[in-house]
Amino acid sequence: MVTSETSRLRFAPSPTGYLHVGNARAALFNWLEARRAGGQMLLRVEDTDRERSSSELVENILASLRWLGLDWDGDIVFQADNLDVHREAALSLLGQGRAYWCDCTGEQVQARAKERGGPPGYDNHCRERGLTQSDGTALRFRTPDDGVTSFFDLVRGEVSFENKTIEDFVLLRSTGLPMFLLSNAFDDAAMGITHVVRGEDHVPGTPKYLLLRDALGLGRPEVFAHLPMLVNEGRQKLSKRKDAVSVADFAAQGYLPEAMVNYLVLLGWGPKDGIEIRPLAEFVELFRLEDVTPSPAFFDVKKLQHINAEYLRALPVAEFLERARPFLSGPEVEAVLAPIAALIQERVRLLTEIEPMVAFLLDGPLVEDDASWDKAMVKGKNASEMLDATIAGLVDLDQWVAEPIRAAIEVAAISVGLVNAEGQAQLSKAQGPVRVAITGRSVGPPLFESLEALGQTRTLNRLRAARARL
RNA sequence: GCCCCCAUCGUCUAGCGGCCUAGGACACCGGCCUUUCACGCCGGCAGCACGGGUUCGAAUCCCGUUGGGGGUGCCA
Repeated sequence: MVTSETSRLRFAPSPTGYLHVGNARAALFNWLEARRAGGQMLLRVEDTDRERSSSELVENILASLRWLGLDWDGDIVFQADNLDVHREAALSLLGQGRAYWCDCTGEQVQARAKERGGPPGYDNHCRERGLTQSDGTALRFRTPDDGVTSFFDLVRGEVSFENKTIEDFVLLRSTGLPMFLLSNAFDDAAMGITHVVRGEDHVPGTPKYLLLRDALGLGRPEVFAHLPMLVNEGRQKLSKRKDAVSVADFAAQGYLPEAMVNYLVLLGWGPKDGIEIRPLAEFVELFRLEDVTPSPAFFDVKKLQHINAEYLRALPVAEFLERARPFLSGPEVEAVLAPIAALIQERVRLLTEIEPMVAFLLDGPLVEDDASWDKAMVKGKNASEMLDATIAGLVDLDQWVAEPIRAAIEVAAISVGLVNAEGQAQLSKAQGPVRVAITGRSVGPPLFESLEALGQTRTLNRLRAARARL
């Protein structure tokens, strides 16, 4: 057994699915505590379910962890490598009378439970039958008939279970392969894990874990911390099947890893000073497992988006472009984005929103938004006059930069009567038809800078095309 | 059914017996700024599930009720 004076934590994902935000949060809380305490953050892949595990999923999980910036110490432990050791440990229990062979099938167990009308679950049917190993026999752990198993949980305090309510669970499947609880409990001990930090769904399994470790003479971890579940709108545990929660998907949607991590820290915990958006290093300083709240938290994409937008805006422009690049369809998009990147940066929440916002600067069919056209060109006042005046004002403009363009449009607005009581141009109204003619939409980056970026020829072409359509 | 857990604004949280007339953030609603949008600024709406205790004093401690969740696999 590994012994250590420093704390040792682990994230132990099962590669039976991609890494979802709930897993990521568990990994993060382990990581925060390990880094805060100067302990070890270990990674163990729980691949004892050969049927459902796959190397692609292992890769997905590792890639997501790397993307999040959650590093780990030492080599990754693959549980499948230790299966023989786990099996031997389980078999050693046989001699002590702490385990026995059982030949009941799942159907039989269920049928008997239904028949007696009692609670579902195993009824200790084979406990005293003295079966020997044969085809179809599974090894079950004999749980005590009395007494209490309890443990201290940093999040929930003292939690205890009456042993008589704990069923005789399976240690080895009839195929001889170890079950989760066996491998999990054994490897935690083997790796010298001091802090078991995982989801609340593991609470009911904890007494079994403890009973098993006691029987195996493996000692107990110092503390447990069962984190509150992450739930959906229906307040149900997040499900990979029903909820869109893959970390890789969030990455693909244009979320920044630092924003995702920052948001995740806030689920089930909060800094006392109320400052929610801050560098990871500060969270490492402030985070305490004992301050984690015990109640479930709703994963709110709206807030995630807000935090992402904050991080996006805080980026130096050069880095913003750097981060945007993988989300642009080609170098030509980057070329048109670069000059107005600062203007785009404060208008997007996701990296995937960038390209649609600069698409009007590219050649090709303009995306026409009917509602925008209707609003500016049909319902808006003086649209055709405004377009005519704008064309007239811009056609001979010598300096094609924002300020002279603004001045010309201002003159055009005044000429068609779009003025306020003081006779000043009402640019907010005047820019409507021009914007829609140029970009096809009623919202977008600042107009004059957009025209400058588009160039005189293309601006005039689009204005004339729109005018012709009226 | 049985076991376990949970309960502060719509949401995430601060609060750990007096500092609470319950604070912040997101969302939402007004307003300001303004070339649209966005940003920013100002303001608003909105919460201690309920009932009993304990205490001079309870969002904070205890009990119960109600409500919600998790587990109950030869999945992890």
